[in-house]
Amino acid sequence: MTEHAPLELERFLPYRLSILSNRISQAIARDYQSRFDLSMTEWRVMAVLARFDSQGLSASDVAARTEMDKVAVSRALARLVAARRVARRTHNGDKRRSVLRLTATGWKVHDAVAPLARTHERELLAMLGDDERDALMRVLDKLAPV
Amino acid sequence: MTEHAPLELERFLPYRLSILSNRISQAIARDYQSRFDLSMTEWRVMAVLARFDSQGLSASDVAARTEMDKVAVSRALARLVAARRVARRTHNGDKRRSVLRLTATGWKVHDAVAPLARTHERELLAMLGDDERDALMRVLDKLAPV
DNA sequence: TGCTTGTAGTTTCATATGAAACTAATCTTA
DNA sequence: TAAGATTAGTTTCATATGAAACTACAAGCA
Repeated sequence: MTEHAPLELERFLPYRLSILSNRISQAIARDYQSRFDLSMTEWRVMAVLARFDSQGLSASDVAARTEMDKVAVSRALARLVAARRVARRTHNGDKRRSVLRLTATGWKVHDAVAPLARTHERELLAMLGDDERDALMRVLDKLAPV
Repeated sequence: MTEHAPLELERFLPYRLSILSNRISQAIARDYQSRFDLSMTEWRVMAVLARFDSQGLSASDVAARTEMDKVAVSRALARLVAARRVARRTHNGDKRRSVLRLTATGWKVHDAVAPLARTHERELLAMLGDDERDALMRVLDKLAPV
């Protein structure tokens, strides 16, 4: 008789991680989308621009910081600029580079979304014990260091 | 002075989980793709068909077991059937339902891919300590119960 | 029976995504 | 300093995805 040793998908780590991550991301994305007409990628761009505001980031700085590819960043920025949430200027002395800042409107959105994001995270972490939370953070540090 | 409290994306749990999951899935997907012309969704369908082989699953059984939506399953099956990796018959007594089985070819692919999948998982887990591994599994059980 | 409602699966359509080609500007070096 | 190589960013093209419409069949019920 032949032995096929099928995989138990529901215990397979990569599968479970992808289920978990998709559930969380989609729940959050739906929320941002419906409340602010803001996609996950747009929010990530805004979060980075907010955090490094003083530095006048370029699109490729944003791509590096968000781990998104430059096409995704370019498209997110196109929408954010059209919505006047981000101002795009040209770099002094390097006309290829853009210099990106949140506008006042952009900051308003940011200041509404950021607490919402924190709440989502808190709700997740509340389901875990302290020890599990710590272990999870260590796991993330080891498997996907920043 | 205004306080904007920007989010530190690189410490934000949903973001980190999505980075980790995408990295792992993409690495594995690239591997299956290049070696077997098999997408991640196709592999998941095959894994479920292998596991519940005796039960003559239908497409919606597969959708339920894989947590994929029925459109994705339908398309994966179309490709798998075209490649003669899966045989599709019609259910006796309910002509809407399909009855799906791996073909001999399908089993060959399965038997090559399954150990590969296990290896990927082992390599991941090898980066963690026993305690971290246990905690990770508990976290997954709590946050994304099967 | 025949009508309504429900279910399995596929197709359509609109959007998302990424690789590669492209444009424009800058840098390198002979 | 002019040609070739690099870099920033956009566009194109091919594929992936999901919601909703659609087709075919089945079940419930008058």
